[in-house]
Amino acid sequence: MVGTTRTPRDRWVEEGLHLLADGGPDAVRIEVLAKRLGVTKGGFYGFFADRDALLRTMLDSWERQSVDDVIENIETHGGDPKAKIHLAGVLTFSNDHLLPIDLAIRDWARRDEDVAARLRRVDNRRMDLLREAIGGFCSDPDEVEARSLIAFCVAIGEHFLAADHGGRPRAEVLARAADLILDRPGT
Amino acid sequence: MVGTTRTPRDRWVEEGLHLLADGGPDAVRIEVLAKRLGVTKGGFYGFFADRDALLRTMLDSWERQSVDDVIENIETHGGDPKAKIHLAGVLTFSNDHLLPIDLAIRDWARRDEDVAARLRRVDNRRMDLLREAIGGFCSDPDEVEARSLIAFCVAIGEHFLAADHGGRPRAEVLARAADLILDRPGT
DNA sequence: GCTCATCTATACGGTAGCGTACAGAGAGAC
DNA sequence: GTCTCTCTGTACGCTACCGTATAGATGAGC
Repeated sequence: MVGTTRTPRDRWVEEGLHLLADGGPDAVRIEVLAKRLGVTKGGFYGFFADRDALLRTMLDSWERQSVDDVIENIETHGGDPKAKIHLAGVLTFSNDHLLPIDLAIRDWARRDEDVAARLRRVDNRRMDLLREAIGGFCSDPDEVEARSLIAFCVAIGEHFLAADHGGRPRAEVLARAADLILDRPGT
Repeated sequence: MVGTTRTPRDRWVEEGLHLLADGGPDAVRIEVLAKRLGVTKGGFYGFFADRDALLRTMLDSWERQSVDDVIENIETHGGDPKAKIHLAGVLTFSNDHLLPIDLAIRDWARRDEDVAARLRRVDNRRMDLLREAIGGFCSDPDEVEARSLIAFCVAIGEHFLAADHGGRPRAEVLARAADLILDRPGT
């Protein structure tokens, strides 16, 4: 190949996701990005038509990382239903890299229809995992749906909640909550 | 009094909260605000030192509306525990005015320590309501805490979730979820 | 060491927004 | 009708950022 890519396209995307995680979509500024990468914005417009094209590419990258990669990982490492839920949770909601991006995109989706559509695709695939796992110990499909929704809402909502728990660590309360949702025998 | 206030301080705050709800804190622009109010920014700096002062005042206003007003309302209209939870939920999370502001502030709190502190105050008072209500039918304090957390997370998380439910309307799944969290007898 | 595609720095014009300054309009009070 | 205080419009300098243009640096391949 001719001419080594000194600041390849992926670096812009990667660092863009970092800015998104830290400050939301409005914080993804091309000149800020360039400064972080130690260059000027000169090369940017060789890869992307404009700022919007970068944002779209960032969303593509996030979608791939947070669905395909995670699901592939789970299918490979298998395990019983509860272990799968736990693994999926760890891979996405305990991932220091993906989690803040995920949360930023959730807020973004509230005001951008295209982002909302992508989030719907991602969430539907995650809900499929939950349904499958919870269906393993609960036979009423309506209850499976309700428990799946609860589990997902807790996994996300936890990060948008600032309350304390009377001295208990949050992790402890969450563990108890997981027992209530995932352990009780269904109908 | 001399000189009627044509665009009083409160109008700036109110419209600012509107912009916050629609586009997050970055969307609260003084000149945009002025245009919405049908004036120029001339008068703004008579009420506020700068944009930051407006944001702080907006948060004050939100805090008052979403805690004091709501709690006062609940204390007045009383009812049994489940009715109280429902009322509190309706007053905050089904309020077309307050809900989008609430959600925007939750995202904002992730990156601003001052906002996070305010949100903690608000959420702690809401959790108190939940604990009190759930404590009415569940005696184990750890389980009360877990159920309260779940209820709160669902109330919030629901709005950050894009998944479908296999043809069921979201409201239906939520109703079933509420039954699971708020009806099961505790230990 | 030459070639050439690729990346980089620089410079430009344009827009949006901040905060300041100041002159003037409007409506009560009298 | 006059006074006075409050709000309003306008203009200014400043910064941040966008997207474009272009000349130059760089390194792989030969």
